[in-house]
Amino acid sequence: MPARRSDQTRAAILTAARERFAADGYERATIRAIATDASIDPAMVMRYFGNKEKLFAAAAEFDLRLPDLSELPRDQLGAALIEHFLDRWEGDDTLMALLRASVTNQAAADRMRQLFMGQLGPAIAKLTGGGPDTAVRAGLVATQSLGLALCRYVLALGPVAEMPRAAVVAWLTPTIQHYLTSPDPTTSPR
Amino acid sequence: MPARRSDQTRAAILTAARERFAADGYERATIRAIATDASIDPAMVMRYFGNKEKLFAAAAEFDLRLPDLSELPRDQLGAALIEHFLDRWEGDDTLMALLRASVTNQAAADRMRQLFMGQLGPAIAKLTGGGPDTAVRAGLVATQSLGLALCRYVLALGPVAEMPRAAVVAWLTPTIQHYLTSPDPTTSPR
DNA sequence: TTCCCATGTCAACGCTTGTTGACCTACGGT
DNA sequence: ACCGTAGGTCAACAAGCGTTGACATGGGAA
Repeated sequence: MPARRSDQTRAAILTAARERFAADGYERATIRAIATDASIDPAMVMRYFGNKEKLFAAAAEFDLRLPDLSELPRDQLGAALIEHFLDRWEGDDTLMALLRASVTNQAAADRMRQLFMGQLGPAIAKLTGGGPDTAVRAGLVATQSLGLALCRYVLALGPVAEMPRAAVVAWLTPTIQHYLTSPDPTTSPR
Repeated sequence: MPARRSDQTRAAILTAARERFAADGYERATIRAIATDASIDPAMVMRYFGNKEKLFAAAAEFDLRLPDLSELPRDQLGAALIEHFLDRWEGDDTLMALLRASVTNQAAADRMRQLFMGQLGPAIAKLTGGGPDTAVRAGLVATQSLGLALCRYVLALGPVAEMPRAAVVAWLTPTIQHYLTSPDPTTSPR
C-alpha cells in the first residue's frame, strides 16, 4: 500500500488530539480546538475518525514497552521499573491524556486497566512464577506509579513536581521493590 | 440567627452536588442534574451559590481532620495514617469529588494541593522537627495515598479495588512508614 | 386584613458542542 | 483533454449547557 497523501493529515490530527486530551481531559478537549491545532477543518476529523470517541481511542493507543524484568538482578527491579515509567511519561503525552481522561471517561479507564493489568501483570508474573498474589502486586505498583504521575505531572504538587528525577528514583525504589519482592503480608500477619 | 427555612434546600443542593461531582467530575456534572437530584429548580442553585464555580467551591470544602501524630509510637505512624485516609475516603464523597475534578479543574487542583501541603505538611513537620525534607515527605505520602484512591475508587483496578481493607493497610504500611521516617536517601546516596 | 419579603417557578437567552451533508478542488490514469 | 475520485471547505443543524429576569406564592409582622 503506497503512502497516501492523507496520512500526513491523519498524523497531524492524532498529534494535536493527544496534546489536547493530555492538557484538557476528555470533555474539555474539543474537536474544534484539535482541528484548529492541526490546521484543518473539524469535518476532517469526523471523516477520518468517525466521532470523538473513536478519535480518542486512536489517539490513546499505547504500549508500556516493559523490558524483560526476569533478566535483571532481583534487587534492581524497583529502580529499573521507576526509571522506565518516568521515561514513558516524559516525551510523550499519551499517558498524560490517558490519565486525565480516565478519571471521567469509561473507555479511557478501561484502557488504563488493560495497561496495568494486561501488560504490567504478565511482566510481573514472570518474576513471581505466577502466584495468586501476582495481580495484587501489579495493582500495588500501579497505585504508586499512577500516584506519582498524578502528583508530579497533573496536580503539580510542589515538592513532588520539583524533585529531581534522581530523588524520585531514590525515594520510590524501596517501595516498588517491596511490592515486587516482599512476602505477602496478609498470609503471615506476624 | 434563626434557622432559615432555606437552609434545608441549601443542604440538599450541596449533598446532590457532592454526589454528582464525585460521580461525574466537574464538567460532566451539570447544574440541571444536580437540581433534579435535589428536587428543585436549576435557578435555585444560581440564587444560592451564584455560579457553578462557587457551587463547587462550597461543595468541595473539606478537612482531613488529621489526628495528632506526635502522640503515636513512631512505628505505628504508617498504619495509623492509612487507616485514617481510608476512613476519610469512605462514607463521604467530598474527596472523590475533589479527586475527579482536580484532574481537569484548576480550583479543585488548588484545593487538593492545599489539603496535602497545607494540612498534611504541618502535621508531618511536628514529627520531623520541620527539617527541609518535610514537604518532600508529605508529597511522597500524597503520591501513595492518592494513587491508592485513584486505583481503588476511581479506576477500580481489579485487585486493588477488591482487596480487603486489612490487606491494603498491611501492604501500604511499610511504604508510608518509609516516607515518614527513613533518612533522606538523597543526602547520603551510599 | 394588609403588606412584604423570602422562597420558589418558568421560559427563555446566548453560546458551545458534536455532527452532518452539500459543495468545491486538484491531480493521476486513460 | 477528460474525468473520477481522494482530499478538503463551508454553513448549518439539533442538543445541551450555564445563566438570567420576570413572575408566582405563601407565611409572618404590622
